[in-house]
Amino acid sequence: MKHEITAGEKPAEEIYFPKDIKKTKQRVEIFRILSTASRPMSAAEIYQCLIKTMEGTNFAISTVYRGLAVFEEKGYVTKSTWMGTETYCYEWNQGRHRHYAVCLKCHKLVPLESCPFEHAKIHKLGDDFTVTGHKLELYGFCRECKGKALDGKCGIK
Amino acid sequence: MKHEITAGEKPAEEIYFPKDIKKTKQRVEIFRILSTASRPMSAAEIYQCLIKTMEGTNFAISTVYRGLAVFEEKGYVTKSTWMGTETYCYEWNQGRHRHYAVCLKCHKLVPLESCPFEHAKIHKLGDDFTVTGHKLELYGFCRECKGKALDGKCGIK
DNA sequence: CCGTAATTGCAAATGAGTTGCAATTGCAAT
DNA sequence: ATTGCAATTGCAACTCATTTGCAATTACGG
Repeated sequence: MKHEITAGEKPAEEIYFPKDIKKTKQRVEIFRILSTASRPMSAAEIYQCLIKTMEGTNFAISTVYRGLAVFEEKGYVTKSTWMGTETYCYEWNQGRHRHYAVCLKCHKLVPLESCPFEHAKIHKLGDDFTVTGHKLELYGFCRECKGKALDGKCGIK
Repeated sequence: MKHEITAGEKPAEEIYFPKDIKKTKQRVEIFRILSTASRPMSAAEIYQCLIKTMEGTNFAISTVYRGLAVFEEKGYVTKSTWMGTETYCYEWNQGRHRHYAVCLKCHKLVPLESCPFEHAKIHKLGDDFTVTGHKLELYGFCRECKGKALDGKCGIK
């Protein structure tokens, strides 16, 4: 299922449309947009891209939601929210999970290079809870917003 | 502002209505409910408590939202969402921040005893981002829901 | 007790996300 | 290639949490 690997090189791992999901042109577009996106996107953002790409074709936002739900159910997409926003964002799972720092002013997401829990043992909570995953979110201000952090609304005080 | 401390004892730290917020009977009730709650509550849950306590008085859910917004603005309340729910929950800030494990089935929140980052140094992100805080969320299944985890919808796969 | 600004209740609006349904499409079997 | 049928789609109407406009009420300093 992986691309052929040329010795000594580190090819971008190519991502194919999942074989266990029925292919439709709408889903293929959603897949294309999300799997090549460099950051999590909201359904509305994906829809906007879709409209541009598919000019002439009709497209419903509900199709986007339904498609994303299918991808999520099968584990190809992760859906989450971040501090300071009210809408869900969707991210194509590239093998390992990711964490972000989210700017409280402009809501930009800065990916963390590694997961601080990769080798930690917070997964022990006694018998009371079986941990299957975690979500970590740093927040603060990105370089551009720092300094003007006190102007206007920041989503948090 | 703190309660008198009797030697050798560990008194429950008493919480008073913030002096920098205008007192109204509605806000006092919201304060009372939230500051004595053992877990984050949604606006609707707070509203339900309010209705019970204040039988006879009229009460609007919008007042709850507005009150919570005031408390949050001044830093007395933290508002967040957890995986698998769509509504915000509000928590009275008792000095230090808290993290939770959230059950993907029943949505129960189990508080973590300590913050794994208390002494860690993930707060360094180079010059690109100034971290002011973080949010950690473990997810999985609580004791009661484990075992029946595969029945019905779990909010995640 | 009065005056005024802040707060409230109410009802209507918002906005993300969902759903029912009839029309369309994908695709496997012919 | 054509057919048949279940899955998917577009659409419009809906849900539900949260917000907002506004007139009436309340808190609180003078």
